[in-house]
Amino acid sequence: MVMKKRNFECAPGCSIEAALAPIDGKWKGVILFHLLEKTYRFNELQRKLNSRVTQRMLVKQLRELEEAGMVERKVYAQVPPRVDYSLTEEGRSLEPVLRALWSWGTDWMARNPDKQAKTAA
Amino acid sequence: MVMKKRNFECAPGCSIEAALAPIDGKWKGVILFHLLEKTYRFNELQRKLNSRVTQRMLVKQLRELEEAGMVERKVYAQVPPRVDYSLTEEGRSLEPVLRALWSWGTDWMARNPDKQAKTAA
DNA sequence: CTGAATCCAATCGGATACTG
DNA sequence: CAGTATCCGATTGGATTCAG
Repeated sequence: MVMKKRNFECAPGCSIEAALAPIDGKWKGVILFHLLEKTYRFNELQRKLNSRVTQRMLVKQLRELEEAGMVERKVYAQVPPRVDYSLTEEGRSLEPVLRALWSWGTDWMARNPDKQAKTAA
Repeated sequence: MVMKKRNFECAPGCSIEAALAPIDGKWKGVILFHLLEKTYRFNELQRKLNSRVTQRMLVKQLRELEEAGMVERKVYAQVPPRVDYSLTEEGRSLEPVLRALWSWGTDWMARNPDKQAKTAA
């Protein structure tokens, strides 16, 4: 996605856009999905994403999710630092959406085993 | 969303990304949702989107959806031209996802009547 | 370990004008 | 009606380096 700031602006009545907003961005959907399972630290998340995401992007996406109220960021005053990311209640409310996405994606991948080799090699 | 070409490339096992691909783009989700209801002509769709989308973008999104196999484009040899857009079976399989999105978006808008004024004025 | 800062190419997406 | 063509600012997202 990609828009001026899609901070949930939305034409009156356009629920789809509102729902798309928080999961828009290259990694947000996946991040939210993983957080559904448990709280993660920064680089646990990065590993979960198969390290295909750069720090810069992961930080950015997490910040946006935080700002949107979907994710909570808890910083521990330690050295070395530790930051936990977890879903807020709001974020957790996305569960049905994320499950629907996961389900469709799983089926789709089963139907199209060819179109996703790229990273498999 | 927004990526090099996210042609459904996806890390092995990442269903979420696969599912996000077809609905990524500023208007795709909404377009698909509308097509769920019925077949639409080009500018019927544009009106459905409250004319907030430019021709250029609508064309582009539709082309991508077509290429992804989600939407079928039927051209009638007429003057003036007529082009019908409808969901393919593949596209229709997204229905549960779209409904989940719609549902969440509707709830969200009810919870946050403030954050969506922008276009309402 | 969890970032922030900088640089940069590519893409996105709007505005506008034109066409069969 | 359903596009195409062009221009252009804004955003995306990767790579790399630095820091507390």
